[in-house]
Amino acid sequence: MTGIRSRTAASSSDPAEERRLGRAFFDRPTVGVARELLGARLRVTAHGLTREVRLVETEAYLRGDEASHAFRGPTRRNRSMFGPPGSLYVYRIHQVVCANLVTRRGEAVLLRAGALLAAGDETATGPGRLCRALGVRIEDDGVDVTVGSRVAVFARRVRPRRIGVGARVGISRATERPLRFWIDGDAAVSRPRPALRPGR
DNA sequence: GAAAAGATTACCT
DNA sequence: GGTAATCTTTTCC
Repeated sequence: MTGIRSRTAASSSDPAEERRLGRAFFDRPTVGVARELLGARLRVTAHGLTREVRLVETEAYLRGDEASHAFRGPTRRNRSMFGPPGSLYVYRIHQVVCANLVTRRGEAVLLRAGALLAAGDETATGPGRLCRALGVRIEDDGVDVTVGSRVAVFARRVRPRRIGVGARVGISRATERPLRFWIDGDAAVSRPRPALRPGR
């Protein structure tokens, strides 16, 4: 189709190795999903344009987690977090939007950074920039990524050698929990904020 | 209805 | 290192 699409297909999307992640992948404990999404590919098609990233940084938000938007139960904004596993939860913060993948009811994985596959491996660092780079919009809130062609997630082909673990970014409660994960040593992860310091 | 806060980012010193 | 921008949702009175 488009030039970008064919470059993507030629360089990184061997159809023989595409394995789309389905409901069962997301219907598991959230920390495991957050870790296994590292290296997975997220593909978004909007306005006839397809963009794709390899995820390199994620965060888990759990039940009973004071930092989670779902902590006080469903509201208009967070209702997608209570949808089926594999739902997209997109919320607006200041002037940007951020995207999560819902796991089990009321839990989700925030997508913090990814390497853009069709743009010379440029990195989209930060959840707002990641969504902007992919073309994710607030209207994508609630989209089921396990069906349809708008948004799809594909399993990683190789397990990351080392996964960094640290505190989540930008929260004011439950700030110490080691629920942020990144591919340690990956070229796309330049310096993803310090890991949780032992004993502090 | 009013006020505060925010899972961010860009720009400042 | 710190803070302003900027606006929707949530919370409180």
